[in-house]
Amino acid sequence: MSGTIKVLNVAEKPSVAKSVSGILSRNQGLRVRDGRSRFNRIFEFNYSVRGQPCHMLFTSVTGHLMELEFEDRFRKWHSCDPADLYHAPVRKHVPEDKMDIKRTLEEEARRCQWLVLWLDCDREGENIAFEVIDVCRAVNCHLTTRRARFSALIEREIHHAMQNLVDPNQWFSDAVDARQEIDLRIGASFTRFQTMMLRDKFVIDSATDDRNLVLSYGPCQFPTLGFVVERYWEVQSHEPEEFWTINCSHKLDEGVATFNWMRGHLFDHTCVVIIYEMCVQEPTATVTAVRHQEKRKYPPYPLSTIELEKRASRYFRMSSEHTMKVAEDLYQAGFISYPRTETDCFSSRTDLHLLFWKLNLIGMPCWILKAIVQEQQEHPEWGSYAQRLLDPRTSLWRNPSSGGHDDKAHPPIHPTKFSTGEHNWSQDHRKLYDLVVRHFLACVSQPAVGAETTVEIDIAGELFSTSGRVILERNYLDVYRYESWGGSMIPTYTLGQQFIPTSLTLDTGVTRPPPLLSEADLLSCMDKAGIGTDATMHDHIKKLLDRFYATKDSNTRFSPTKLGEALVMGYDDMGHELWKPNLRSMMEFDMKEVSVGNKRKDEVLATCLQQMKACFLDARLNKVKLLEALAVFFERSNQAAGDDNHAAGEVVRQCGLCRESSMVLKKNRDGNFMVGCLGFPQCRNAIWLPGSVLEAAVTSNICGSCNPGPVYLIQFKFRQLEIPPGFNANHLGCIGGCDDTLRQLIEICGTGSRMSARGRGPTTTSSNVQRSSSRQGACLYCQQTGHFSNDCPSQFSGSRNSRSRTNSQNGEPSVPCSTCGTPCVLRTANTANNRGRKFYSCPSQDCNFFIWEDDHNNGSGGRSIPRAGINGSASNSSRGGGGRGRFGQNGARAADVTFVSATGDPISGRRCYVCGDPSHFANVCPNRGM
DNA sequence: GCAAGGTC
Repeated sequence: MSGTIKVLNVAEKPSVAKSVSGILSRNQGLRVRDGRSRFNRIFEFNYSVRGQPCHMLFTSVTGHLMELEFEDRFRKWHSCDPADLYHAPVRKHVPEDKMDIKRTLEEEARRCQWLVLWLDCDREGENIAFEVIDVCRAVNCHLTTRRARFSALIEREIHHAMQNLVDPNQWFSDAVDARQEIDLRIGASFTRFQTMMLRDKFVIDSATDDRNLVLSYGPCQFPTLGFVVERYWEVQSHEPEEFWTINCSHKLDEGVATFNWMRGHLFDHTCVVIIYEMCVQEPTATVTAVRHQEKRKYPPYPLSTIELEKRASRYFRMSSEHTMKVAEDLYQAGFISYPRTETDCFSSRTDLHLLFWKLNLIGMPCWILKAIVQEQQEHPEWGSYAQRLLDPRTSLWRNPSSGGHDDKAHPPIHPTKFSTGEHNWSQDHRKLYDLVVRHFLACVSQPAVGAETTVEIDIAGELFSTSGRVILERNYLDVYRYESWGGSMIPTYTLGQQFIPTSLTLDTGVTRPPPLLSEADLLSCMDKAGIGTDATMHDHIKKLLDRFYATKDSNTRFSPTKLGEALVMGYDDMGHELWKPNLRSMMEFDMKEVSVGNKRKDEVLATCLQQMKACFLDARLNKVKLLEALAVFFERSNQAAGDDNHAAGEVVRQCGLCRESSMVLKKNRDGNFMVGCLGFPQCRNAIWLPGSVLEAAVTSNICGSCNPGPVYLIQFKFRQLEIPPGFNANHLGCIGGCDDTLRQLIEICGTGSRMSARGRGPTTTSSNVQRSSSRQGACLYCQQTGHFSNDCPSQFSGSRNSRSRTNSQNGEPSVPCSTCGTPCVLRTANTANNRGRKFYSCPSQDCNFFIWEDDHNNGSGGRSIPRAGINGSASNSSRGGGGRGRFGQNGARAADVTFVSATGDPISGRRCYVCGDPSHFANVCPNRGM
């Protein structure tokens, strides 16, 4: 074998390896042996490339060989802040179930000189090609790597590809790399964020075990959900509107003609009544036009995957996911062609492709198509139709028309083997095989022909029309029983003929909402917007059902679940279009630019991820919108408060102690805020914030002085009466050590958790030791060392939690709150103007009574400082929710909407979260303020 | 436990 080159050939799937080996070897000297994977066998034969004798080894992968994933330390959900996932290192690796294929490639690559890649000629195929290259080059760096380009499994094309090998296309592969990385980072970050934030806070009753519930986000699944929700909202917001119309009928011996008013219908009752009365007063009808036309109803285009799914859903109510599973079975058993195809035309190439299936048939394309028809002649149901098709005297044959799509890889779905039904077929296998065969026979048939007559009449100046149809030739309708074309007879009329109508009625009706989306509608929406591929659309639909985001009724129509609607509502209230298809469309546009070399992968990745991270951070900053939306539909969980401590918070900075995890802002069981390390319990670094903090949210502002950065500033809102006068209730603070105001408040007011008796003593102590190292001096009150100001023996009270103890310990007379009567707490101010001055404040959360001790002693009445009420805070948080057209295009607003289901039943559990009124949502609540 | 894309 000296001078013979050993060539390792790799195809994307086993069937292609087998087909190409058969073509190249001409089935001469073709041997086959098993590899390590039982699906991916190895074919061996000799071949000559431009005079160079080659020993060919031909094997395959099964789609992608590798997966993209985060490095180990980012893979656990609590290992990092989800925002870190936008820059966490990722790696491609071969998953365990593909290791046997990898080993086969390695073993064969070691003893070869060339590697020829026969992956599908699309972007994914090119990416898989590079995965194969990576694996093979790792064990044999001397491999010469070439790419075979082919678009059909036909002899001429395959030989041409082998004799004209090219280089793999890096741009195509780069586009897929970018898509994979973006999908992973966006999907994982949003999924972790919304799952960890929402799952335990609400009783999500749709799931049987909400502990395992995953609230996933994906750039394909969410727009798919968006389509469902948007249509649902349209249905919900529809306001039935009454309209009126005039109908006319004319009964003769030969039949009845029903004439429709050519104005259709009007919404102005008075106007219609006036016109109607005119007609009644002068009811003589004059025929003003009689038109005869020949109409054709054309057969469908050749069958693509999406059409197969849509038609199986429409005709058999089969889910797209189940359809693809059954189609895969039929394909594997050889009864139908490859079921994942975008092609809906039998172009010359795909005709030649069919030639491969029908070896030895040479001639015009229609002969090849006819060979398939020929095979069906013996079928008991459509055999006679197939015979008629092939009989030139019937003129039933017609070359199929083109739907205009060609993926250059696979022909339209068509039958490849005759069957009257196999013993192991289910009813669904039979139905789907029938559909594929009947569809194919219909495609190559003449259209149905009908004679249509239209008659127009004039009554008192108003025009009416009617039409009738007689089917002259059924043609393809004879075999394609799924479609019908109604025929209706009308009497004969002549131009100028006059008659008195049998009836002239003024009728009324109401407008109806659009129907909920059917599975076929949903597939159309996805196809139009470019969501998913023909091979994955059904997966995205199934995912909506699996995640409890949507349900499908017996009529295959989709409604969002409360969970699905709440999630979309939450993001919509934020003003984000994360649930709309635009994001995916923009990504696809960028991928296209990478694949043609107009943009670089790194450039697109950087831009896209930067934008998505900003979007993520903004969404997290506005997470209250999601919480509010969930609260519309679900009860708060009992665990909600308790588990807040464990929920992932917003990142403030990298932990300076363990240097591995992030420090995040959290709210504890007792309602107090702290900044803790995500590495807990391994790392116990924590900063306890003042107990007087009412609200705290991490902002995107970064402290300019604290290191190591970035340290994100926190927007605090303090309870006004729990901080000394002179301090502002709103404070943008830094926990990095530079913020004197915050430091003083911590020391004056104390921290909630330190004082709470929850047995966290050792932990709290150690973490406060951590914290104490960063601050200067000692007690701010008495300037003594050995204690902090909140424990200062020279003042009576320090923290909110020690108020009652301090009072009772010191036997302070309790002053009743003049507003609510609750005994007040005596506290000490520590501001520049009032240092040491004592004041009473009401401990009640709902009361703001405040009085200086000396004013009280002087008989002053004190004052009550207004605090934002429930309505006030709700109005702030829900502002901006309305007016974005959520409730359809006709301007209907939620305030006008009565919430009823599609069946007319009132929907329970849905109410305005501002005032509780079930008749509207909060975005249009009259009580929410501006 | 997260995505979407191949394919068995």
